[in-house]
Amino acid sequence: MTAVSTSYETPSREKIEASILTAAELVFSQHGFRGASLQVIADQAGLPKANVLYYMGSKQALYMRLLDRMMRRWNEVLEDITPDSDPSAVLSDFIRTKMILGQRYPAGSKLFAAEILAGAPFLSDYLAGELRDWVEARAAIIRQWSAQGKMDAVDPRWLIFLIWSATQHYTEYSAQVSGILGRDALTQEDLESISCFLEHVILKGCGVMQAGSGVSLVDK
Amino acid sequence: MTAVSTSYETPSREKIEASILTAAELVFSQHGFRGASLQVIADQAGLPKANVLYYMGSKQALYMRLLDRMMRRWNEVLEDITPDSDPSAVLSDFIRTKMILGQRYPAGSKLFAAEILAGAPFLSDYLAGELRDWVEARAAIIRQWSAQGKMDAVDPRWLIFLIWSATQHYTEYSAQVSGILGRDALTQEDLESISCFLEHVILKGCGVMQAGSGVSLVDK
DNA sequence: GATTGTGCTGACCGATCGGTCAATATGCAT
DNA sequence: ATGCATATTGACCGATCGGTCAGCACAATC
Repeated sequence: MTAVSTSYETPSREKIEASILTAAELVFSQHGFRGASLQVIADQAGLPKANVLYYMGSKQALYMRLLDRMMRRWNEVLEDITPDSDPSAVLSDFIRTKMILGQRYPAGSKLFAAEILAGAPFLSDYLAGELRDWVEARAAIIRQWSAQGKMDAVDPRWLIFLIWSATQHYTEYSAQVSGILGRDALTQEDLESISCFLEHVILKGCGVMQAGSGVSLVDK
Repeated sequence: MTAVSTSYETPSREKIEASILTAAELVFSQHGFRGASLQVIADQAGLPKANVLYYMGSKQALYMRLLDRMMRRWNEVLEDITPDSDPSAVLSDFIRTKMILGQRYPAGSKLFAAEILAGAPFLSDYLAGELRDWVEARAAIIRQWSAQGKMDAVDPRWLIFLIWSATQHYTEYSAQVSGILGRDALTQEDLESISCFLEHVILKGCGVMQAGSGVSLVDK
């Protein structure tokens, strides 16, 4: 019923591509570009190997497509930041958003990490170009915050790296974290506890003035 | 002259093994266990592939030997910690020692990271055993510090993870850091600047009382 | 019903994988 | 010189690698 012209049995092209991308993201994230094999990816996706190549062209094209997708996912973060923004709110949001992104895309995050570990052979241009500009722009704003006395005069690049590393750790080192905590995975309570901890330490550690407390107590 | 019984041309067994381990550590650190090939390792070491297998037995034995060596290097850290220790000194030392270890053994650190990324297939026992005990013992002491009012009541496990991630970042993500900073490698000044930043943010963020200031000003 | 275009895949290619082994070279005590 | 242990390595093995391709299935068009 409700049969339109598209066939019922055959999944659409989008669905097949999505299943390949999901499978490939998992395998690449565990073994890196060289360590992953198309046969394993195809098995994971439940397709013949030749079919994977039919849709994706080559191993490298598949890999680069995954990298590109992951980088676009991250581009949503920390876009609306100005010298007039409240550092407390921005940094809190930055920390929590990064934690959520890591939980939402664990395989993609690990894929990115493996690429960097290998020396970023496919991403060196992006790192030295787009991402560098992104960091420099945010760093300039953070420096203005410091100059305005809104926070300590810390090096903003180290601060950005700190938030990146501290949040990504729980995604990329999930095997280590799980082993040490003695659980299979982090619970929702763990994630909330970690987010609060990072917020507390980083904001307090950078001397960030809490809006609505301390210096300016305008009102509610 | 000064010719003892050992031959001059032929390197000793130790030197050959060391050159294999160094080469293997580099290749494994970039491509992980599956992505690394014995041929590439042998080329890197300047030896025939069969010779590598003669000395190391198998790819897996070589890999596990490197993992074991790296874990023993880390065991030197944070050994002398008691409830009576000064949190400020201990945490500072922890941060700086970790930064130095990462710089001293970049390949080994990345090798470890790749193993964790792959899901720690060779290290799950170690993580859930030795390392977990190590963390729990330190966590218990840090909790006592909090109870004594020496620092904020933060979750000590999250604090340990924070220091791990923040310091390891500059080793394992060196490709990203270099790309963003626009340098080939971190300078000595960078490392000192980063260490001071992390010390500042983490100690202040955890409310650690500086010995010799604030509450107790006994003397020098 | 013949033609055409797209989706699909088993079979295959040369290269490379980890690992074995026989043959040779070398060092040293006798 | 002889014998023995150790060191070395080219050649080779079956398996797997990324990738190609011919051919089949099938729905739409004429």
